[in-house]
Amino acid sequence: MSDDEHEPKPGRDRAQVTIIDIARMAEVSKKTVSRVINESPLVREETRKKVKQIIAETGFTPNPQARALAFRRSFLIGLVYDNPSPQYVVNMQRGILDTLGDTSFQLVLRPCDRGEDNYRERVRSFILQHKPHGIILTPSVSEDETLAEMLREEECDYVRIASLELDIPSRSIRTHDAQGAEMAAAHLAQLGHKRIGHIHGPKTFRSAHERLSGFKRGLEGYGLELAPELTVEGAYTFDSGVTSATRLLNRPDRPTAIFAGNDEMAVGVYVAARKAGLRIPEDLSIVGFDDTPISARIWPPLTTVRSPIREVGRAAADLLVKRGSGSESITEMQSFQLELVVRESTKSL
Amino acid sequence: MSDDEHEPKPGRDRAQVTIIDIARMAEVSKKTVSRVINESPLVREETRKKVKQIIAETGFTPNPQARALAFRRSFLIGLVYDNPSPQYVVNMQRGILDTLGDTSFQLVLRPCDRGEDNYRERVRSFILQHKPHGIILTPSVSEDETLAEMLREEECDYVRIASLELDIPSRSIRTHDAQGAEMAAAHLAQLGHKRIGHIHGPKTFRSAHERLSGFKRGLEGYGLELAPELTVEGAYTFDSGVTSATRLLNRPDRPTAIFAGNDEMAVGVYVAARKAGLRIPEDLSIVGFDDTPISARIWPPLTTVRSPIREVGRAAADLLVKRGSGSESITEMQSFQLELVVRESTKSL
DNA sequence: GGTGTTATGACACCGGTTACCAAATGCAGG
DNA sequence: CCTGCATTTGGTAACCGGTGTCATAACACC
Repeated sequence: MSDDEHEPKPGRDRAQVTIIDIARMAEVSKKTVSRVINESPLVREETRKKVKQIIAETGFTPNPQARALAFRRSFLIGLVYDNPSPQYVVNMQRGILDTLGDTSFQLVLRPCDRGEDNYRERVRSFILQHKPHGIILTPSVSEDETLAEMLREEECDYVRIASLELDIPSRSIRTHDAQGAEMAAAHLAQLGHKRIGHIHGPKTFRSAHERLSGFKRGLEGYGLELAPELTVEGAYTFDSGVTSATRLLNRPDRPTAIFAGNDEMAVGVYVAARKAGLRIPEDLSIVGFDDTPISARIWPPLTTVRSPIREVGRAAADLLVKRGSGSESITEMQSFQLELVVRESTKSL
Repeated sequence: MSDDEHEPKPGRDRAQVTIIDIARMAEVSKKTVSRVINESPLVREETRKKVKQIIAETGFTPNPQARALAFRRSFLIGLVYDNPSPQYVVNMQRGILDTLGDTSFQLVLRPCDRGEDNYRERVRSFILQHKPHGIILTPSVSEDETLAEMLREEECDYVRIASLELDIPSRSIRTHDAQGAEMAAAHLAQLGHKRIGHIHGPKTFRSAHERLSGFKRGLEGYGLELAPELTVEGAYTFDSGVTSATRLLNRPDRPTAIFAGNDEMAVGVYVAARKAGLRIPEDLSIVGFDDTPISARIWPPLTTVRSPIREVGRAAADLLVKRGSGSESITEMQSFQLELVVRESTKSL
């Protein structure tokens, strides 16, 4: 081993470029390269430029595993969700991936079932094992304060996605669900509907509360009230939509319009209406919530409230990736407006 | 620094249990513990038991980052997809996660667009950076032999999900698309339909070919033939379904049944039929493919071919996780049957 | 007792990071 | 102009928590 030159090992070992190679090429120490990578201010401008150029030339990217080990924190972003709607999940993923893009962060999925009570432990073991850079909590899971506290305890950064009116003390992305429901109410009231039914989501979902109260407020703005007997609880699922709507439509004083807490249930209302021999929208107007793809594909196309899920995902990931530049204790909050998409499932009386 | 004993740092540093602690407790070397963890046969049964017990008692889990660094391979499983159907993606994810479950493997998403030609480079850079344990390729991407070759070059383990008739030389999970289409044909033929239309997917998708040829074969089994003028190409999207179906239904000799290459397009056929004033299934029978959730939610519920996507995902992940037990060169193949789900969109003439 | 297995441990290493220290530089005061 | 002190900068070693290689101890067999 007299010659010091690095012998290009035959085949196989595609010389992984390391920080040491970069250091040698830039004629500095590996420590300096490390400083450049981590944007430390303790590097002379000239040196920094030189190193950056070599990095660009070689296409070097620091090994995430090694950094993760040294930092005691990986470059994974966990998405924790317990959401009955696959469409929601996909859009959220898309949004997050939009932001993560070509950064070295990776999105990992942590679906869970709030039903089983050890779900928090499973999230914890994920954190303990993988030390993710941060975690995104989607609605329903995001309302679990116990979980949030656990995350703080484990010193895991997180962003919560929740509806605007929920009073949570940490960084979050909000959607103004109540306002969306209010718009739905106004729309139906303006069309002249008086007897209006509402199928809301399960009481354990914060969004269900907000959509309900927003809707009620909206009606009141037009001097209408939401009759208790026309307000039923669904499960945010298609089947529950069918069942609940059937109940409403079988009443002698059946409503002329129904606002469903999400599209999934709204589609169930379609089926119940068909079975009851009612035409949409002539005999029954229907409004949904979420603007999932199905709402545009069904006949007639569904009037619904659009939630900018993808944008929300983008913003949430952004908060995590940019973390560290500001102080940890800041409880940032960013909120998104909803939008009423009027299609053909609603009609004036 | 005279005292050698590890001072339990005050608070904060929740003593991470390491392999060294385990070694000390079991009175063996860390290497032996490592052997136990990796199920090396070179450990005496007695020793193994002792170590395993200590591991169980302490709830120790080896640090994935450190292992990744030492192994030069991480515990990430990449899912590479370019699929127009979100439903497909979600089901696939579910299946994979079913298998990954509580193993220390994580699923990371690599959506891509085969359209842009640097998509292979983006996959490569993912591999180079993160050295995933393995990669799962879903249909369409899985047909890209160039990509597969690149993966082999980079020595990245992978499993391809593809239709049965595709001739690929590597490990794969197959779905018998042609057979599914054959069943759809048989079903329509048995109902007495003679003039049957088919909207197939884009020619760049292997599945489109197979579904087409299977369907043709199925009809021939009943002495029928697929009229070329009733065979049109769609894009596997809802809109293309509407357009293509409209074209078919405007013909003077319009078909009495249409087989769409996927559910997304089948739903488009519904809309075209409605606009043409046709009743389903009285005036037009419709069969789809994939059994996505929408097929059961639309009215009338769609007869379709069920593809066990979730099971496929499970199996694919299984192959990757279990890798290493067998020889690398084995080209395993596992195939799944499809199933015809008869609902209410088809009726005898 | 020599030989061949099998089980175990010492030690270097994976590719980064931090801690600590030495050297270089800048600047004010004598 | 030189000295002393604060401020940058870069080098070295140790470490993050595991794994590979290889030598050696323990043990069976002939």
